[in-house]
Amino acid sequence: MAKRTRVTSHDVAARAGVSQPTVSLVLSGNPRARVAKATRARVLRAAEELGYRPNLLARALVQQRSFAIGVVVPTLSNPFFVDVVNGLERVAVAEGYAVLLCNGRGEPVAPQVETLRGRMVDGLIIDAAGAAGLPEALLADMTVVLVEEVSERWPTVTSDAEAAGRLAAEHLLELGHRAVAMIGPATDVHALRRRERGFLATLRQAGVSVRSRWLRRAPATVRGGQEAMRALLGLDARPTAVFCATDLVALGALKACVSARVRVPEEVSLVGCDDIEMARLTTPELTTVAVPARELGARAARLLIGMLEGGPDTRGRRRPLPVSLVRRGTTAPPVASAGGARMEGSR
Amino acid sequence: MAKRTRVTSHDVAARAGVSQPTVSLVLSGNPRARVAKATRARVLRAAEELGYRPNLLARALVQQRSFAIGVVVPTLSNPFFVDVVNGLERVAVAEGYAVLLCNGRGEPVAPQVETLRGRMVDGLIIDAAGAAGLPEALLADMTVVLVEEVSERWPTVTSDAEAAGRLAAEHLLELGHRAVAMIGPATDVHALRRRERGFLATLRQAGVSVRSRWLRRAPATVRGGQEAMRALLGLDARPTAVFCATDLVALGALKACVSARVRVPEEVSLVGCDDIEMARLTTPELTTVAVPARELGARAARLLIGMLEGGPDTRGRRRPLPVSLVRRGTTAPPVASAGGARMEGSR
DNA sequence: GGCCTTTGCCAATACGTATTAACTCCGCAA
DNA sequence: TTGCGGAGTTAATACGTATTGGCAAAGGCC
Repeated sequence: MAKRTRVTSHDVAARAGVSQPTVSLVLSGNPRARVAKATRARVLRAAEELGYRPNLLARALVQQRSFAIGVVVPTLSNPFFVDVVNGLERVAVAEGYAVLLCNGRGEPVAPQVETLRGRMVDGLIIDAAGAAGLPEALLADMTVVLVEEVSERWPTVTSDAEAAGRLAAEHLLELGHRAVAMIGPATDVHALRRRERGFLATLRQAGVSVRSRWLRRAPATVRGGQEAMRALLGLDARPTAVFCATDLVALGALKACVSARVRVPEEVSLVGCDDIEMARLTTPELTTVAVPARELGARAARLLIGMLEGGPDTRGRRRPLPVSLVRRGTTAPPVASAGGARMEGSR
Repeated sequence: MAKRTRVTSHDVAARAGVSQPTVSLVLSGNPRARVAKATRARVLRAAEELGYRPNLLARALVQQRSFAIGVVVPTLSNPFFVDVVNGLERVAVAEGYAVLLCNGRGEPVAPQVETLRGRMVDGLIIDAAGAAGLPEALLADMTVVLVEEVSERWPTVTSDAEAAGRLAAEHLLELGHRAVAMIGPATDVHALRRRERGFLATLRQAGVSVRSRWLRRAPATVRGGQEAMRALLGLDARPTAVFCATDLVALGALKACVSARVRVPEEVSLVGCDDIEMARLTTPELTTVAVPARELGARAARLLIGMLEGGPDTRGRRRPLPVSLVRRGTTAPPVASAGGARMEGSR
């Protein structure tokens, strides 16, 4: 029951009959450290026998780096962010970094970021900082990479959000839609704003304008999409197509349509954005714009670790990651007859 | 550009004209510490002015506790575990603990747990340890709480998994199903095994046995459910109802039915388990057994923190959390006519 | 005014590791 | 013999905090 204290490098030293620094040299120092072969073997055996695990906190304290990176996401309830995290963790772990995941859960993350700072994370990856409401001052003299955000101050990793909006618009235009609505972001998430901008700009270039009543704002959740769509369906003049800034929102919108017995895509076409797994699980399947979430995370991790190890010059701006339209079942030409081209959108 | 070194308690001491221990006494020591009012004020002001943040690693090193708890989940791609984490984080943060989330991503978590150990987490919450393939030896002399697992050695927090299976079985029996299949877990996740046991036992008591070909095993993913269901549909003798150990599996099964143009619930009834948000987004909505994921996490956190602070006697076994059947659209009586009682299952 | 208690602060040390400088051997050349 | 250099090890120290014991000053008591 007596919680035996952890075995330290001193214990290993004692057992191997050497001093503690020698243990440190063998186990963590440069492999080119001058230590006799026999000694090294003795130390290794002693460490093995005692089950020695170095105390990473002590190591971080003296080395002034913890080999941990902090990751801040606004929520894990959106599978998109889970994918970003997955991509990012794979890289980080492979490079020998631990990931301290900080889940905003919708609340302000400032205090949690304070904690990360206090735990001496070497760097920070912040996803959708706008949503997190993070004061810049908090990040003073930290190494930071932003995901899906723009910034003069810190390097960023983004997808081509304008193109996402453009692809959605082009798809709807091509199908013949002119009465088009959008459910945009309620908060200041940069990527979502840019999706919106790309969408609206493309429509405008085609001579189609979105009536202000058809431009709604909703939190990026299922419920948000549901309520916004309900509002749209309640108008006397309904759009024939709706672009949602996020797949979750689109799924909510789809749900609202089903509840209201509005047929999708016959009466209303829906386009989402992200291409989360769930998008393929509904009936009909969701037409959406695929955003490479995992790759976004992986790139952010590579960039950050590069900065941490290679110096700050690694921040050569890479171009945004490409996105692509995925035609599925929730889009079709407007006022389609029940027969005809109805299945056109699905493969 | 020169990354100014962090401000330490020594800096604060210098500015306030006191010694470092005094700073420590004021800022972190017992509030009843004997410090003159004026001194305390000076220290607090100096700390404020310098923007002092204590180094939590150093503190952890000397206090031999880090006020961090490690959390291990097999994957974050299953929203169920995200909910558990959400519930758990809320409690932990409120109690002043940081959460170090360790995402298995399907791979063995042992090395990551090593890292958590090395970072001196005060305790560990491990969810679905069986899936994680975690050797017990790794956890020697750690304070651990298991979620959805049974163990003689460590305290556990569970839902009433047998009841979950029983409720599903009773529901299907009540509807009149006799040709019943199940898609069970492929790995050794205890809760899923118990769901299965409860399900099969209840059927057996009612004189219904599940033919071995109708008892399939699949990983707890959408794809797993999809493939298992495809296999079931390929048999010459099809069941009229299928219980899936997990909602994700059920969603995959539903997807497989839709793809195969098998109508749900008319031709096949489906029951899931977990009640994740997604279960309400499909058409028809998924009938399932609700498991209080968030509460599961919250309880685990409370139990662990109680053990950390109050001593090991707090582990008085609480009864498993209750589960409840949620009737929705994927269940109906077998061989139902297109009209009649078809919608009975939905509210 | 001496003695004891209380108050307020600090010197010293510990936590477990990494790193630097120094120290010991030992052989070898001058 | 002295001096020198390199190989192998260790003593000393630092990282930033918390904690213990003690020291000086202030106050209470007779």
